Amino acid sequence: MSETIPMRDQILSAAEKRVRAVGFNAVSFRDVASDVGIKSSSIHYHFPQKEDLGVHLVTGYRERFQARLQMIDRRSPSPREAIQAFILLYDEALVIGSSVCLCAILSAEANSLPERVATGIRDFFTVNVDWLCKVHDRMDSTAGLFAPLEIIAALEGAMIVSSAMKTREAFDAAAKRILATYI
Amino acid sequence: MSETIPMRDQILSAAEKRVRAVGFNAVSFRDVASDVGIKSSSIHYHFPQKEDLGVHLVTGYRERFQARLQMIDRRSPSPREAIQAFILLYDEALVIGSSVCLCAILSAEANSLPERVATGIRDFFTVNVDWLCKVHDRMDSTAGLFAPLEIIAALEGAMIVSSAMKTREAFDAAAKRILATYI
DNA sequence: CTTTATCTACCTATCGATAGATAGATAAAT
DNA sequence: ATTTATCTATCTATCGATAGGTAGATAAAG
Repeated sequence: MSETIPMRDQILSAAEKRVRAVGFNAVSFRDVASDVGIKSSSIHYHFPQKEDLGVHLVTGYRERFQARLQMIDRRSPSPREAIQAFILLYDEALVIGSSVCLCAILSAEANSLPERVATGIRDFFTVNVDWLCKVHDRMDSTAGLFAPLEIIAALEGAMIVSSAMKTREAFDAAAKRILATYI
Repeated sequence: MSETIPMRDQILSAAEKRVRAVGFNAVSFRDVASDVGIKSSSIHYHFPQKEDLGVHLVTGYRERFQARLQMIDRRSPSPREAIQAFILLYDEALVIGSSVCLCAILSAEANSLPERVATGIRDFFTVNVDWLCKVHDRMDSTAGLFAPLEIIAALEGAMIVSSAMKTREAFDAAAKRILATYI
């Protein structure tokens, strides 16, 4: 019994892949439609406007990320282990030369995105910041640590440069440096 | 006697402003043309294709950046002073919420850009890496320092996150941390 | 006369989006 | 059980807007 994946989910998944590769503005309904084997007009049935698609992409991404963060918490890791797992989440999103974290590319485009999409990006970052804050709260001292937003900026920048330069060098260096500050 | 700025330069300058705000894909010939008060078709006289405009934007940006780096060298700064000046160059490019380094936004879009533009971005980064290497060559020890590409990734990421989140927090943190590694 | 720089006018391709038709599933009414 | 109505998900066809790009006229400068 092979489960039939709902078209709506197929669309979201195809769109995310494309957006992560080339950005929101460079993706068209027709691109996504042909990926999943329907017509572009059918996408409007599920997502009336491109903005709606963008909003669902970014909120879905945030929710899945949030779930992964909770999974990390459930393992009751040390702060160092938590950060290590956090970095691994970003690492998974990086495919050199073709894909970065959805919110890395969207935040670079932020000023040309529909407002609700831009808001969704900030929400994603806020979730990350809050989680990192809670990790830091469990530490005796936060001296020398990267600030939460600083960690995110370092990882996002490392992803973008790694993808553009087609080498993991920048990402690996950032990951190592962040982790090194935890005892 | 007010100097008449050549139209070609006006076009480049207007285009750069727009690209830095919203990205390459989100900028049209008509946008740029209306900025400088001509018709979009006239831009094709100076830059036959959009790719040509992009190439000149990125090479011009690199050349000006390179010149600024040489100006820094002429002041014979200490490594720490050199890095400080380097960070200031990036700082100048950051206008919260509306503008980042041209190559920050272009590298995020890299996979959807004409090839010669993507190459130009890598050239820009290479110039930066080479210059940073020379600075590090003058140091007794490079232990603990950010690697050249790591510095660039940190600054680019900090710019993008700062612009998207509408706060300098990430950029200032990155600048401080990089500088702190120099004695 | 040629070159330079711009214009008007237009082209083709594509964009996001809408309208209307259709086929199949579901459900309620008779 | 049959009919009627509604819902779901897609299609075809088309819209107006805009994209990048081209052709040819024009006017000024050398």
